[in-house]
Amino acid sequence: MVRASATAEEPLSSELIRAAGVKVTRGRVRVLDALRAARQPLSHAEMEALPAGAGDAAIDRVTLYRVLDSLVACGLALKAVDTRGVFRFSAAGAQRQHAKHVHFRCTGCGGVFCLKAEPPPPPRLPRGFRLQQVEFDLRGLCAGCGALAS
Amino acid sequence: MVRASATAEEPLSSELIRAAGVKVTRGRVRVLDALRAARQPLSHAEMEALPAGAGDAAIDRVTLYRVLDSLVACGLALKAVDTRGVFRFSAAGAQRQHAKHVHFRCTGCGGVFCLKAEPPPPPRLPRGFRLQQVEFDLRGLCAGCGALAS
DNA sequence: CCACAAATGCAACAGTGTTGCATTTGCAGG
DNA sequence: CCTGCAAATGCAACACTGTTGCATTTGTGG
Repeated sequence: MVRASATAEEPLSSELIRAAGVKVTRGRVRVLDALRAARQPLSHAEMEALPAGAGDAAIDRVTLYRVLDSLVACGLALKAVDTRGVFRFSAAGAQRQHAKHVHFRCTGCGGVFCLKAEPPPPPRLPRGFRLQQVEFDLRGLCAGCGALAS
Repeated sequence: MVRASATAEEPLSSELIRAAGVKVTRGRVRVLDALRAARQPLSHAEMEALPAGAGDAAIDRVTLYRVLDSLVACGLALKAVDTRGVFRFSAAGAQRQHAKHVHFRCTGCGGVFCLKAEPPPPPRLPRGFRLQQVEFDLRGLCAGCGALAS
């Protein structure tokens, strides 16, 4: 069954795209669906490989880059760099749940743990600087890796 | 005038390299000198372009990668990823002076700016976790890139 | 001074991201 | 329902970043 619309908590990707003021295309809907379904930010390579079960052909590599750029430009997706230097994208709503706490990155296993603490308020910026994102990351060994190393 | 040795506060790069237990080569000395002289982490491309005034020929691209890897492997340099996804290297001692303040990473030009503010104290960690490093990064547009974008 | 392991230089390659251009498509307006 | 146009797509080619293999050179301990 295909719903023609959706609840306020879970709007259809196509509606989000339309509301953002850009054209609703199959590519954009598919990509935004994938980003919203993913529990972690996705790389371009990971998304290129998604057959998505839909009968559609795979998305062109360049088109995927441009779709992602457009989603970022209209605020529906976020772009970040992982530790290997590869861009990763996430749905804009997804990080809201991660914005309010601190992350601990284990240098041993590479795992990311969410801590309860809130990130502290940012300091004053020099004139002309525009803040977009605050990242408070702790690095170290998690309980498991610490036990192994000792 | 060329000093044959140096003070304890400012050891020669060649001595640091020798002390690290790896061969002292012209490439390593030049690169470590550049890293120690730089006020910001340098990208591979930036270092490749350094004529350094010395009469030496430019360093081979691959050799530069390997020199950097070796400096990182023996603890004399640090490797990080900037917001554009390119690796940046810094002398290992340099980050000690960076540990006590906050960084602003420009998502436009990839530049890193040091702010005056101190990083806030880390929150309590779960049992067994060991803290090694605290990173408080702000992301956004620097004054230059902000002016271009507007 | 010599030998050997480490480091270098060169060529070729892989992955990631971008640009130009012709064609297709979403969407608004008749 | 058509039609036009700007936006989006697909394709080819390119640029940049980083890596691997291999022959040659060089630093260093003996």
